[in-house]
Amino acid sequence: MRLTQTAEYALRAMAYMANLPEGAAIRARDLAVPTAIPPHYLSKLMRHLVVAGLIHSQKGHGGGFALARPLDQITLEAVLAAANVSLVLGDCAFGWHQCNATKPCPLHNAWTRLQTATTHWARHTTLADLRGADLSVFEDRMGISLTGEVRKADASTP
Amino acid sequence: MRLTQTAEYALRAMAYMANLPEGAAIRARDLAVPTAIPPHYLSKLMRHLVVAGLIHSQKGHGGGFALARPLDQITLEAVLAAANVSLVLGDCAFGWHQCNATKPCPLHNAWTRLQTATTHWARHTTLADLRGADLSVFEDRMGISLTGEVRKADASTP
DNA sequence: CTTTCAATGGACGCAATTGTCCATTAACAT
DNA sequence: ATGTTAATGGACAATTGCGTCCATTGAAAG
Repeated sequence: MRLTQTAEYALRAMAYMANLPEGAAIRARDLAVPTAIPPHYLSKLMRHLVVAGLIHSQKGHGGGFALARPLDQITLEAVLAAANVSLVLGDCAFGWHQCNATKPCPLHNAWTRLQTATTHWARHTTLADLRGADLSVFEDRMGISLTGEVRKADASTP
Repeated sequence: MRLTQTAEYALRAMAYMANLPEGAAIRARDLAVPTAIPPHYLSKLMRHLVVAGLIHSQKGHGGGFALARPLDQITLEAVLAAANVSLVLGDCAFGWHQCNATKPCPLHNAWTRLQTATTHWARHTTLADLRGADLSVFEDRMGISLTGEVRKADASTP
């Protein structure tokens, strides 16, 4: 189990997108600013989220990224998995091949408890749970204006 | 929050020592084998545990490491802290300066839930909870004999 | 068709973590 | 005193994670 920097970035990016208007698309660099993620690094990360099927990507003029599913159908577990982060360290903290309840390693029970808690959290928390903070909060904190840069994916651009 | 490799090593080492006979001492290299921790790396790690006051160290002939406190007075939180591992990632997953319940970042609530669960686990799990698996389990798994190498710290060597 | 825009992919540099080696120091035994 | 033992500490190498740069591809606009 390892919550890396990349994992945190992935959660930030998806949490931000969860607070965009329904079906809205956003460019990587517009997403990088309010989430304080290094732009080029974010691009790589977004690709992972795309191949995992969590978001869609659109190239060229008017392109960007948009969520591929309803908010309540994207779990944090899926997001972390897409970022190559596993909350599961392995079968056993001691690296034993067969470590079960009948013949446990010293850490088995304690490890299982933590494992259960974190897995439950990741599996039952969805992007729908990350809503509520409207984007003005971001503007307040980062000192930028986002409204002009958030565009509808299928919106007719005047 | 980051459960690193080093953190896992620290937990392994302490979990193993928790299953030694009361007050027993063990050499670093004898500890390295059954826990599958790189010997030299373990030595460094043990030093951290010493300065944190969790274990005692004895140099020279008949020396080794022994727990410095009763099992139920050594929490996993203390072990992880000694290994320079903090379960707390920061005040806010978004890196905001002021992120609280009234003006939360999108991840605030979800993040707090995970934080609470892991902290509670680390704080309320002690080495006493890691007992039960006797050392024969280690021998079975690793294919080694430990009995001859585990010695009492104050035992009179014949 | 040409231009512009934004994602994509590969290569590379940097930093932290992890892992190894060796000389030194301290304690015990003979 | 001398030798053996084991922790200590510093230096160093390897690996991994993090971050940047730039050329390419695909798509929309003119």
